[in-house]
Amino acid sequence: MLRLSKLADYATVLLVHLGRHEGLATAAALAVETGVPEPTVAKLLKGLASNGLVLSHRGARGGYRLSGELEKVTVAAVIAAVDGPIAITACCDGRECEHSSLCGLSGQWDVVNDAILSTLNSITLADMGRHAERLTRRSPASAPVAPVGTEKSSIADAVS
Amino acid sequence: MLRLSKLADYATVLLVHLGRHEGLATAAALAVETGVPEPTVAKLLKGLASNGLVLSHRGARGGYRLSGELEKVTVAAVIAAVDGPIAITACCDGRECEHSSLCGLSGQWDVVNDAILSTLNSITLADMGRHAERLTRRSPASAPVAPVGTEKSSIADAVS
DNA sequence: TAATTCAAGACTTGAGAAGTCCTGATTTGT
DNA sequence: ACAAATCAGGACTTCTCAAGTCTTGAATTA
Ligand code: SF4
Ligand code: SF4
Repeated sequence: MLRLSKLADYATVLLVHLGRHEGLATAAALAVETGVPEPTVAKLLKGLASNGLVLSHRGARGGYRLSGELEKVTVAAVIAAVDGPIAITACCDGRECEHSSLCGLSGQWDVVNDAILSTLNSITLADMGRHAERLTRRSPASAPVAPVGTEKSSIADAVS
Repeated sequence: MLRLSKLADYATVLLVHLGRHEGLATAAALAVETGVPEPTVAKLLKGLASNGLVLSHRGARGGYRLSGELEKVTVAAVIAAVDGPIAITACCDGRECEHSSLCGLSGQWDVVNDAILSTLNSITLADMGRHAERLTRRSPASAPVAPVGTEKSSIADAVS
């Protein structure tokens, strides 16, 4: 269904909020602040910490903080950290699928996958945090987020 | 995990194969040809038929055929036909999420979603069928997918 | 030493995808 | 008319994996 996992979504939310904190923020505090259930927040932050996206500090007055700048972290990185490599099909990224011999499309999805990856790599957490503002600037790769509007309608009638 | 459903993947495979047939092709024949289990093929084709992507003909010597040209059908249309509207998060496409009040990113994913949508709209089934050939041509039947020129280079270095 | 907070991983739950099957309608050919 | 082929529609079962919870232990602070 081409849906992002909730966990990856929450992770993005958490990181953006983390970026707005001064010093350290505890998992419990972030849970309250974002509305995401606390055990889930804890789980996510642990994972992000071991992936290096956030730094943790234990003990009283401990907590988490971003390891880098919001501007330097791409959405693709967050998703990859939470859910593993981005691969929309079983045959992407060099993996094998039981049908790869017959289906004839084995390598083609990689192109689509790469295109999506490139899009996700062009959007940073800072972009995500910017409210109501259009993302139409520079960055790791000039974002191809231009004239959207006609697509909407084409999908609209494609969906019965 | 940002994964495409197998059903949508199979549908794409089936449609590309259908496009290579002369007249009608039965569900059973396509099943053999593609390696996808027959009941699944039948289910998928029925769905695609009711969405208008393929035309069906009943009775002896019946079967399915494409309703249009491979060049005119985008990957986005296929996915939408099988899995419903493309929305990577719960808050895309105007829907509501229980956390939308606190999370602060409610509208932002729409931008990402639209970017992905635009990418999927720029790739046709004909492109998927072309082996080993790069998709580096014009925009699709409809979508005005802005500067496709910049993506290309960004893809190169985005692919880890 | 006591309180706080993260680390690590096992565990349970649940939703939804994936796949199967049945009954009926339609078309073709004999 | 009859039988065979083939799709239509939907109910149904199965299974995977995301999602969420919990428990124990280690580090840090005061
Ligand atoms: S495109 Fe073919 S090989 Fe790739 S996942 Fe789909 S069926 Fe498997
Ligand atoms: S971004 Fe916020 S509102 Fe949208 S799905 Fe995620 S949590 Fe819900």
